[in-house]
Amino acid sequence: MKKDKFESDLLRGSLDLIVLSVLADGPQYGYAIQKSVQSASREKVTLAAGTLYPLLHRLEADKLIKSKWDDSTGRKRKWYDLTAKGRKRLQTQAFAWQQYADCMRSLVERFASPEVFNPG
Amino acid sequence: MKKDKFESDLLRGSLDLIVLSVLADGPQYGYAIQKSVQSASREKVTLAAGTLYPLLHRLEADKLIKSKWDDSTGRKRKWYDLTAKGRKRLQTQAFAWQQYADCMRSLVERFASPEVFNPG
DNA sequence: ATTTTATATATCGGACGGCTATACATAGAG
DNA sequence: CTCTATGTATAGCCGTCCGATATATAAAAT
Repeated sequence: MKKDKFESDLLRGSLDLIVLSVLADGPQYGYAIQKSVQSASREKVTLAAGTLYPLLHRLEADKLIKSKWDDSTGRKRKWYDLTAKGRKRLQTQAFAWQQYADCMRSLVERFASPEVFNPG
Repeated sequence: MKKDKFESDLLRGSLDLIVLSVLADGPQYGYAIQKSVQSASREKVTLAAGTLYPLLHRLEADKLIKSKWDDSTGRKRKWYDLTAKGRKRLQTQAFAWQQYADCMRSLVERFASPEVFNPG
């Protein structure tokens, strides 16, 4: 059984960048972030809750984002917002990612070809 | 201090693809693979020995590469070669990587800007 | 000659992040 | 009143990258 754990290892090291990027347009609470990432990636990236919340806690511990509970509405939601440090990190990490992607692309692009199914 | 090399978390999940790609041009032994990756990435990717050899063993266990010892010369070298399965994997994984990179790029490209040092 | 460096492969244990499973709680739809 | 979606959270598993360490030999430097 070929589980596609492939994806999760690719995600590693990029998820924090993704979360920072969706927060760049304004504060969001966890569950909304989950949905934003999902739709922004056209369902290609699905953040499990067990991934998202520890990730948010790490980002907050690093002071890249800050949180505030909102009990005013029916639902208790924890809103996250980028700090100045987080905004700067977003820039540098996005740039680093592009550098890395360019390097990778030059290494592997000549081998890329989609898996073609047998037309039968 | 700003590091020249890519973060290890960024590399994670891509290293097997990188190794498969440098083996696509013909058999190589471990140490040579290490140097090939280094030069092909313009020193941006440096595979530690403690990363490379377990990785090669995994790829071989998955039958993506096969190995053969060469004792004929002064140095004992273990040569690795792509299998048919490995060649196919290289194609699909390179393609998957591009898909992922395109997705990531669309998410983060508008935030990328190099870290500029204070001219003081 | 002897020491040092480069070559060459290997494994162990730590660190860390993503995932599954689990837990709890409430709003709204059927 | 039940089921689904919403909403946050943690424990434990697992895989991978890496530093440290081990071993061994060829080549270069002193």
